[in-house]
Amino acid sequence: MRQSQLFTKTRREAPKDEVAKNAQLLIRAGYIHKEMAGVYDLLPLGLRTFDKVVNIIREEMNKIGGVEAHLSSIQRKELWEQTDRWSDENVDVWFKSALKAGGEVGFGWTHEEPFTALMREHVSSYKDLPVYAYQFQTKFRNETRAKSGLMRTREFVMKDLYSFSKDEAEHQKFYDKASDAYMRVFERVGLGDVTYKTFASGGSFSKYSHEFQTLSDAGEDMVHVSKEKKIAINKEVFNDEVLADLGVSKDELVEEKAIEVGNIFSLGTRFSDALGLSYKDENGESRPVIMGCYGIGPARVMATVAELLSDDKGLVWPESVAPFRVHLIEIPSESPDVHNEAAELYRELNEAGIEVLWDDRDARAGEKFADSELIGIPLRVVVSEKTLAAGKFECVERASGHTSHKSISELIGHLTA
RNA sequence: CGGGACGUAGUAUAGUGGUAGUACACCUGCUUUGGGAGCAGGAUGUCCGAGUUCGAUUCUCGGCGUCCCGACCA
Repeated sequence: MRQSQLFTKTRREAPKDEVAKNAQLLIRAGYIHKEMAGVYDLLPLGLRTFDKVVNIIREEMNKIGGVEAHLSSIQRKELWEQTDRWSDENVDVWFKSALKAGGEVGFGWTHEEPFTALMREHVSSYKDLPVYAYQFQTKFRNETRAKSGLMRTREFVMKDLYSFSKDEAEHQKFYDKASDAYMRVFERVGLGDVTYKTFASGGSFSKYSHEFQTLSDAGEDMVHVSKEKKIAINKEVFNDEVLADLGVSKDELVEEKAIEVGNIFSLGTRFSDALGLSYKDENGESRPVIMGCYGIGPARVMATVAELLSDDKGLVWPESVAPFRVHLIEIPSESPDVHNEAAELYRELNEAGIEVLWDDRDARAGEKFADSELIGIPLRVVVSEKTLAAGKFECVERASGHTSHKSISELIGHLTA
């Protein structure tokens, strides 16, 4: 993409109403725009990074047998009354609205009910199970206090997967696979080293649920973590019983703040009982389906990467989620050769399937470099009179600052290796 | 939802009961061209409503909005 066509502008200063580093950087670099408290737009750069996170999650969900669907946001009141999750006393995050035709609807803040109800039409035999269905879908939550930039918002996309299994053993097998898939997601987006599978409260159908907590001072949660054993315990369930279950002692754990980037939960028959989702086993006996749910918010993941992998100059994206792989910087020159050379390099990189943001704007070098560092694309390639004379482009890695000089073929070889 | 802070231009900030200032961004021109460059000129603003007052951006009340702490977060 040509940067002259990118309608977003960078800013030197963060808006004063954003304190969270993730929002400050993402707004300054033109990735997101704030509509109101807890409601953000994704701008072109932000959408590209968001989509990369989404695709990584999608690939990992597909690998473990996930099948993607997309359910509606508008929810029937009657369905949620069956699980006792319609009233504002029980669920305080509902956005609700009256239908002009009569009746009332809610805007989905999660999707256990509709997914479970849907499966009643498609699951009737043990032969139909297991089912692992997921979606990337917008959730609406009427939070009393949105905060921390993209960390807690009122509208956000969530990948929510629901597992439908015949029995506990089958459920547990998938639950563990999903857990592994989650860790792979966080590794791929660059958070693997600081993200811990964390024991958290389980609810009525299992002793524990698991959160994936990324250690960060920007986090809302407190966890007790063993970096050596690569496990953590949420403060809310930190007690002797948990310590005994996990075989760890208090001495090996340190308390740290963390961002919850994912959560997996065994639901047992809570929803299948309430909504009547059952199947016939081999003997013709009716049995309730065992369920689990598995959530990740891609925008929160994006914000967490921004929060952790940035420096005083701006964002530093890992290649896996960067909006582009190469930021091609053309230093304006009176000679048309520089522009022509940049255009040629842009063409060849695109042809090689490499995503390039070409800064073809009529701006000074200093401004372009500063913008480039703020935007955080992994590799900066400079075309100028200097590089033209040298016959090689200047290549600077955003993360390390490592500089090298490469010809077109060397550069493409390096990027496609 | 409880507590606190705040609301001045696109952004960040001064300031005042009597003509609202600066920086960046923006527009025009010239200069400049490897680290947010310079000069000259220009356009743009007091969240909304009521009250006090000769006069309110400033004071008072109400509303709306934003942030922070807490509560909440299957």
